[in-house]
Amino acid sequence: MVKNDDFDLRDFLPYLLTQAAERSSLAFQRHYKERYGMLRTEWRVLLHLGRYGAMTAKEICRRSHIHKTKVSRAVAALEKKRYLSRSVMDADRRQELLNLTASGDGVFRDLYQEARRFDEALTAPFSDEDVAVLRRMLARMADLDQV
Amino acid sequence: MVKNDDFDLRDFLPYLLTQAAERSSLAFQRHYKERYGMLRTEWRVLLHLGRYGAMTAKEICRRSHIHKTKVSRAVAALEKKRYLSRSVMDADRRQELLNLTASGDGVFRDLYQEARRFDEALTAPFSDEDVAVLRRMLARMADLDQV
DNA sequence: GAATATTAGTTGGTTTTGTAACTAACAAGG
DNA sequence: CCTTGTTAGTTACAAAACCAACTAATATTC
Repeated sequence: MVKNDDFDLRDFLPYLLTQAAERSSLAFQRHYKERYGMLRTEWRVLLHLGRYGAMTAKEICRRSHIHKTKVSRAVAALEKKRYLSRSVMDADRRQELLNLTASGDGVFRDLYQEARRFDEALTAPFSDEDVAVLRRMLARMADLDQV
Repeated sequence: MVKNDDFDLRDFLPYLLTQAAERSSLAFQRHYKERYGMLRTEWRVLLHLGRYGAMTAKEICRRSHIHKTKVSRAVAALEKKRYLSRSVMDADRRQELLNLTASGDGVFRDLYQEARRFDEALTAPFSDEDVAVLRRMLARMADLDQV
């Protein structure tokens, strides 16, 4: 077995990323799960609509990289909770424009504030420069620059 | 809706972390999935055993933060593939020491090399200093220092 | 040392995800 | 127009994850 080696498992980036992502996502989940009974995908869809305005499911998929079946189910769940409404688009009746309701927007505002606080708490132990480096690298690895 | 705001969704750390983690994990999965038909948890368990030597399922849980039911099923699958063997411990017959077989160790060595290459490719676009900052911050956020 | 509590690991049932096939609407070529 | 192909979104079924209850062994307490 390879044991006396300089490359430790704990340095493996996919491993580190997964651990950090799971830990932070799990910690944040109490806000949308406990308070609003939402699933993670629902929260992410709500966040996109609240932050960037009405759009189609397709557009949410493109921006978030969430698969269309997951988005479809999240939209159905959010509709059932009356957090969003759909309106078929005239130009192309296959597409539906998704809009947050007043209630959905209220939830978004609450969670958005929580998200800001959460992010601040997460980055508090580090210097501004280091946090900037982190965000830049993560964005590049996530290939989000394209959006 | 809050739109003219300086806090962009794409800067939200749990979001960035999840995207980067999913993307890198998905990219690496072809190595263990296509070549050995393994699931991610199986790969992670194999990696722990190969890198740090024989240990109990409990110990794997503690180090990896994977839930015991997932570890239990991964161990069963790895045993079925004859990549590991179990031996009940004398001191406490509830515990089983998990050992990679020669075959399992071969798979580990192959994947471990791939992991090193993969990590190098991931970090190639960045400076050594930035990569060091990234790893340090991720380790801290993942709370892996404790292991 | 018998009763109770705790721990390592497994199993069963439910929820969630992933994959592929599907419907309905549009587009292009003839 | 009318086949053929493509696209937005949904649904059905299978795979995997989650949670709670379980078994068997050990520890504790009286």
